Amino acid sequence: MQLKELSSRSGVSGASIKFYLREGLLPPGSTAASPRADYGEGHLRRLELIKTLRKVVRLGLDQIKAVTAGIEDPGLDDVALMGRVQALVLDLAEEPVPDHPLLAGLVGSGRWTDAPSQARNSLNLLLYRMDELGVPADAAVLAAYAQAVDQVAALDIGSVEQAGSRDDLAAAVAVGTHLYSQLLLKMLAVAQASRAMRG
Amino acid sequence: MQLKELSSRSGVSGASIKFYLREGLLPPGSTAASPRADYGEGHLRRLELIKTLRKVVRLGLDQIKAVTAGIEDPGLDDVALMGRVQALVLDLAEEPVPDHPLLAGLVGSGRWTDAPSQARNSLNLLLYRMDELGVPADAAVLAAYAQAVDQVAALDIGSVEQAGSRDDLAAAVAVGTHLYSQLLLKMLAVAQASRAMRG
DNA sequence: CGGATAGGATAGTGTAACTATCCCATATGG
DNA sequence: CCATATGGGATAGTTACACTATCCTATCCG
Repeated sequence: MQLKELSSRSGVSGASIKFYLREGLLPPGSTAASPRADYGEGHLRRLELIKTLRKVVRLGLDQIKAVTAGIEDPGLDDVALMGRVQALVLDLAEEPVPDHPLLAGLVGSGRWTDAPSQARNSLNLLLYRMDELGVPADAAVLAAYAQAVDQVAALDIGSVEQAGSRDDLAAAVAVGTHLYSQLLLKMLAVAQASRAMRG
Repeated sequence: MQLKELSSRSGVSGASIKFYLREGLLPPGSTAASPRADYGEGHLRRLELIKTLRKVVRLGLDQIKAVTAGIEDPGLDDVALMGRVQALVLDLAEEPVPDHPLLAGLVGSGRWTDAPSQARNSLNLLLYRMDELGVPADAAVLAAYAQAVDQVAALDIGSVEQAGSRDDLAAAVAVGTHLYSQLLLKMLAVAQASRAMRG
């Protein structure tokens, strides 16, 4: 398939496809047969992925590039890829952050594993940030949050049933992570509004 | 105080202050005494509010304008102002949305009040959106989320102890809403990562 | 063989949020 | 009382992001 057909089938303009090629989000088509590139189903899936990450998950092109780079990295297995996608969607921190006293308390109580993770780095960063902003997190609130999120985590939504490709896998994880985060926040807003109106 | 001093005291450039004046985020200074405007502590507080909403809460100028308009609207009492600020931070929907079957179920069970709210509109919008995207929310997950957020809502973090001004009130609500939302999400990520690593 | 692409290079568009320049009236210090 | 700095308005320029459009030449296909 050539550019025009890829464009009409994907709903992405030819100019944008060229742009994504330049940016390295979309791999070049095969030029084996002739100097005119030949695109396949993989390119179509990639464009769908890009559209989803842009419009649904609202990632920037840099973050999308990190996703597609992961998809194309054979040294990254599917589980690691899913971790990277989740980290990008949730804006988790790469670099290690020493534990905040409040988190140290939660971990010390045996609730969570002591292993470092990007999620933990980000939570520590946030707790320090709250201190700096003069809105330190309340220990009681933190304990309640911990209990609540443990219940939620026990459900293990993350079961993405077999995706056909790494592009689809990445899309499913990104969309699921994003939407269920939103769901939690909106439900909390409803619960709080409900309480406020009752009492 | 004149522009130069307002600028140095607030850390906002003179050009930006002029820009905020043009955009109507910052009220004009008094020109009663002389044609050179005189700014006061209120202008300083307003600039702090704008800085906080931009850098911490990451609102756009349009949303900030909605906040400042609310602050200056005498027909809006403090409670209504707090609601508006929260709605802007959480990106809640103004227009009514008919209940989604899943939410109707939760409300029907007596968990939450039946009264409409912006939070409820947004949740309904999200549930419909998830259906459209082919990722319908799972009833069991929703029930678990409901229980979790009810625990959290019971804490009632929203107690902003007396703010000195409506600007400070808006800033406190915006920052609190934003940071505690982030806290919930990051803690969920930690809980999930912890589970994943254990088993 | 000729009109329609492909692909590369380059430049333009629109939005958001500033930032810088000009200008002139005025205010203030010497 | 006058010169210079400053305020405020208007206007234009800048940066970042994500495209979008135009040119050009080589080439493919009917």
